Amino acid sequence: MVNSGPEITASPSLAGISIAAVERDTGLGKDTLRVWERRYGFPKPLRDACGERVYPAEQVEHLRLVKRLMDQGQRPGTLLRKPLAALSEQLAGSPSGVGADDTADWVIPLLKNRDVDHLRTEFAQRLARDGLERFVIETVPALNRRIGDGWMTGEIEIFEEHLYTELIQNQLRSSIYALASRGRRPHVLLTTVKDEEHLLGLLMVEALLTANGASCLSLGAQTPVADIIGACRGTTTDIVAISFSGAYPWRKARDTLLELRAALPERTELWAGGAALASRRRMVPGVRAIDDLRAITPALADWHATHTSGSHT
Amino acid sequence: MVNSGPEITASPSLAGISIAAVERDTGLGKDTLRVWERRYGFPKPLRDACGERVYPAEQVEHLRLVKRLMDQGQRPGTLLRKPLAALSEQLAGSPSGVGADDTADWVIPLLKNRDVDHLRTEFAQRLARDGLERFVIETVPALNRRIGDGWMTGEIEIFEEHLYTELIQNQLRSSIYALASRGRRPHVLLTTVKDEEHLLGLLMVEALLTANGASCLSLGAQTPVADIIGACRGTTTDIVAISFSGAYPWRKARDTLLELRAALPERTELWAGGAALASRRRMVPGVRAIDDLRAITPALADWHATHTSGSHT
DNA sequence: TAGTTGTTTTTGTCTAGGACAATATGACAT
DNA sequence: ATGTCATATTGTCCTAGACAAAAACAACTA
Repeated sequence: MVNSGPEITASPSLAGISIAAVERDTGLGKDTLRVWERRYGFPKPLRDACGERVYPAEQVEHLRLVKRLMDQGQRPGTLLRKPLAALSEQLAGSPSGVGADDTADWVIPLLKNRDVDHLRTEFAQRLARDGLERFVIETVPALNRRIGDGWMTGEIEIFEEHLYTELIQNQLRSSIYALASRGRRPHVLLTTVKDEEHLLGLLMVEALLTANGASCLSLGAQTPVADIIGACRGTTTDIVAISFSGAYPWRKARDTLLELRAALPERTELWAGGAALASRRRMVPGVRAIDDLRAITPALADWHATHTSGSHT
Repeated sequence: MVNSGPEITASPSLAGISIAAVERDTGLGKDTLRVWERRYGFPKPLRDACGERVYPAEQVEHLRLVKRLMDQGQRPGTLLRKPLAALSEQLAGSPSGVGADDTADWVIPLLKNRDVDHLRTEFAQRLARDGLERFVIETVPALNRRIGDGWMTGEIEIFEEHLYTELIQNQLRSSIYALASRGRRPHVLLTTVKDEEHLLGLLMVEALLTANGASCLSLGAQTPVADIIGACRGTTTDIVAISFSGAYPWRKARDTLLELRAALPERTELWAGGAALASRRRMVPGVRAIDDLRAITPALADWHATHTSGSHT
């Protein structure tokens, strides 16, 4: 058991943190961490008196960098054999890093100062000025990128990222609630297959849909296919929208979509979005690909066009 | 690897599910499941062609029951040696089961029918009728109990519980947002140390506080102590409120509180709540125990009393 | 050229039993 | 009633081997 949260106790944190804490902080599984050590020689944690791994902060940082590059599609075997310096360079030249996206820089000092009230005001004002649609499509993604980069470079701490997520989610939720028009069509069921960190993305989609007059039900993340089908049965769901994270294997995504398409009634549309599908040229028949937030509004317009004439004739 | 999500694919789910899926569904760690099998002979999963564990649905149900009773303070060693029938009896006689709490029965059929609109309306109406305070203190806990029991007995599915949580959280969030009065004192920082499933509880507390004129900042779950301290530095936080889940060891909770008390400025109050502290007779000096939702309003009143006179003299 | 299929390499997760520290329990002293 | 100690329970960590799923690459169609 050792110490399920060494960051709780003050003293041992100087030396390093336990494998469980690394799992929580980096998102890399315990088994994975051990097998990397065996295969690639990194990470190479110290050991405490009882032989248990103790990861110095430096290695945890390195792991974070690796994770970040893996999320961009790089492979562990390649990354773990390179020295730290080479990795930092790679990140600098990476798609997320290129944008001279100074537009979102203002958020950093506010976060560092824990200026919650100011942040809330700033979000609300920008939303009011630009409108929900532009806010979701431009501002929020820019902020997300800026925060992600800041976290990587150590500019901001994990906690500050949490704080940002919390505040921006609240802003979106309240906007959605204010706009929600119960009962209006289409009824959209929103969900994700792969877990975590995409809740914000889902919320962004929900905001766009709601702003365009749809009424949404978000099931959150991790909904099994059987439950999605179950949720539609006996209800008037018009569209099922699923988001696949970038890391989600294409083949599985395709199978999931095929299964869903077969199980859902024909009149229920199926929309698929997320990074996993962005590069795909051909989509599963009967499924609409939403490869960009901008694609949502036209897709909804199409639905309306089809269904106002369709239900009339 | 077998099948990281056997519930996704249709066919193999007939036989059973993988250890990873059981971990996700029951919350019991993989290591724990294996060591129980070794020590107590239960669970005793089948094996697939490659020797990997395959848990039949029946055993997963049994495990859920065990988990439920453990959450009530029972010990694994005792529970795992008893037959299934004995466990079901125990649950029937347990505190959660006793209440002839028919008041919340209405929620079940609505959930079974996926009658989302009706559920939303019902929540909103009851909230308007009883007021936020009574809604949070009476209605929501009754609903939670009813849902928990329904889940245990198989009356409702996991997905329906998710749906309930989603809807009730949305209701609370929008109420909080409507009431939020930025800048009013006291400023309360809300968080949890142990993860998941207590977000709803935290939201309930936030609702009560906001209803009584406090302005809250919820950091969500899993905030490390260092971050809590960091979050207070440089801000005008008047109260830090932490919730400890029932399973959280008392000793650790005490240490955490001691550490926080020492690190926070004296003028910042420290409130601790949650099942882990409910039975404790003595609290850490300088920490206020909130052992019931009802205790929140008087505690806030006390703060106001202290601080209006205190800041004057 | 674009898409499907088959082959090889990479990679994450599983398995086994042993170990041990953190917790709960119960007896005792204050 | 509350604190301290011994004892029992229990979750997590350890090692090292194995193998299926996924990615990358190659070959084959339309």
